[in-house]
Amino acid sequence: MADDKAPAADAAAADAVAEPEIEEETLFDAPERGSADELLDAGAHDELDAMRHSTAHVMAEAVLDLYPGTQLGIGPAIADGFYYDFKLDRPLTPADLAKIEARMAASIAADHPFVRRELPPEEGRAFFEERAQPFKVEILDDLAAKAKASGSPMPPTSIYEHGPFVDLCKGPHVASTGKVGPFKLLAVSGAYWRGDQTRPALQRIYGTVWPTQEELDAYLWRRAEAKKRDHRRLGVQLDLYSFHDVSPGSAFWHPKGQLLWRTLEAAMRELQARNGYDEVSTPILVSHRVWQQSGHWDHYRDNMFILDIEGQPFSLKPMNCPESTFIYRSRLRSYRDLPLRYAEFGRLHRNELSGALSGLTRVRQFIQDDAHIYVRPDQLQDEITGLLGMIRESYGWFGLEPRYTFATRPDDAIGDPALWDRAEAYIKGALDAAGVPYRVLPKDGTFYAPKIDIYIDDALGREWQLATIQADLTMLPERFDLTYIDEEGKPQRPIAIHRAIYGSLERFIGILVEHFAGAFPLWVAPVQAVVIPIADRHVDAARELVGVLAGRGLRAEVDDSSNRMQYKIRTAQEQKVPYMVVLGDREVEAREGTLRRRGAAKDEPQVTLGWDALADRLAAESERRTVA
RNA sequence: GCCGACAUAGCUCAGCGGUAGAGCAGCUGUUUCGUAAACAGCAGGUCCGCAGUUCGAAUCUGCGUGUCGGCUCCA
Repeated sequence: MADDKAPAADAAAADAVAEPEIEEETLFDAPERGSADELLDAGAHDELDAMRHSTAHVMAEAVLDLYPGTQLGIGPAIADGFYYDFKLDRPLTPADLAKIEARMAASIAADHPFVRRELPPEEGRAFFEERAQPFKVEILDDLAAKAKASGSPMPPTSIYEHGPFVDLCKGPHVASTGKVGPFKLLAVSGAYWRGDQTRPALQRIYGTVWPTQEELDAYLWRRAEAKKRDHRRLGVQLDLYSFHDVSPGSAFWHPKGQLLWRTLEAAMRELQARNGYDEVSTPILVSHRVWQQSGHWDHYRDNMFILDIEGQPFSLKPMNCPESTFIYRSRLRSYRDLPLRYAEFGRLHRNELSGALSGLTRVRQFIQDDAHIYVRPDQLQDEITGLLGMIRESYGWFGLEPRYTFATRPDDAIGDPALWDRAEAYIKGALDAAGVPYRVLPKDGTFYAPKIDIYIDDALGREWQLATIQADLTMLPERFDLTYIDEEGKPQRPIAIHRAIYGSLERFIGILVEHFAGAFPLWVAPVQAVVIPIADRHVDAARELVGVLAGRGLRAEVDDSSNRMQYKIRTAQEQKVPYMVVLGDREVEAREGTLRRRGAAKDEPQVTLGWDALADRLAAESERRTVA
């Protein structure tokens, strides 16, 4: 299954990165999701977070002042900023944000100190009752219930005051509103109280705040840059893919996009072949009996597309793993057969909520570079070591630096704890042997497997999870009764490794487009070189040169339009083609071409080479699979 | 799925009750040019769909579809 998770934007990314440098005072246990503790914990785990959270208070002050009667939800610090949830009578508009910003600036200029006060619990509750803040009252009631349940006394109600504004809050805060740095309100959106659809709908205002103007500007620049690089936009501009309402959540791949896809796929196939993989392909449309056996029918059915076929329920596969076992079981396996490595570029369908669909990163159908590897327990560590090597090599093709997390046995794990311990020891051994830094996420494994997740940061510093390696002890091996015959002729259970390296090809391509802003390295670029004849009389030679380049496996085109050379260069630049080869009288005469690099500076010296030398040079660079 | 916004030419957008517009791209012609936009002309639209209000709807209303920002979900 090798499931790739799309980190749900900033929130999840923040979760993943939040490893605060801790001082005893601000040390928090991760509160339970949706708990009153979590609602109180404003995410202020260091000084910057404290400032962000304080800015949320200042914003709440402004909103309360401008729109009396507003009910306050919660207002934590998040990655890059903060938000606050409000219950208001009418929807907020961008014009409102400007007004709120102005009011905030006034509060900051007034430099109100933040004052912490503690009230006895009953008084605290009455305090927020009086101020008609039912959400705050609810948080306090929850805390009281929790205290009662655990037999501990209800702690005092801590409130923070600054100027006219008071909020229920655990803190900490900066000393005064004047310590709030340069900020900007970014967006308003909807959110439910406690993330629960059945609870009141609130309006959430997002903002960002930084210690210095330079940092704020840099952040806003990154946001603007991210928008410019948006793969949905660049995909149209570079003619790679498009989306159409006849198939929401699925891309239509244009010739250049498909070329890009095939290039990535071919590289992975080549890597897999070098590492002892076999490739398989299993049906997309499968009886529900498979999913009953795997457990998906009970746990994942809502995400599956189910069809009625002659009265029998079938489904489009959301994962490849269960079907891979049919190939494993198609004959008796010996201990000598293992490891068996089955790669599958399988097309998967998952019924994502319509509101969650987005470009290539959140789709309803996609293809994973999936594999299922069946090993003996004693082979697990070496296999994982090998996988870490493959990941490092392939990410290197794109200049990406992998980072690792190791998630261990959760409380609801199935299977023999002793086996878990062994598997975890092997994974740890492999990670240590690889000499890579990694973070342990205790109890964060899937219920059937400890796992390694691999993350990268893109060119704009955004974190993405790509690869995953899961050591499945029970789901495939036991539910599908997989065995191999050992040296003594006895049946034994193999371990199944689920892994993906790119993850979903769709998502990977979306990330690459944004990472490179569409300017792919030579080996990836769908069109690697455009040959530019200066005048019509050079077109025949240009075509001939394209033939020479194609003969060396390069993807090249001629621009034989009637435009001037300048215009052709501009077009090639806009299409982010890595190389242009200019042909004029001088070059045609000598069977040469003048090489122009994408993005070349005006005064950059250019080389003129003979056709074969040119082809050699580009082919060598392309075959190296490096970023330029 | 839920909350909010949006949907006009291939693309980016203007028009917001009275005959549908621009730039780029496209096509045709002229130009044959040395490193990021030659010149001229032509063509291009179920103004997302369906209903309604109105003498008249791209424009107002309702429903549907899709997209975007979030929420939610993520074996």
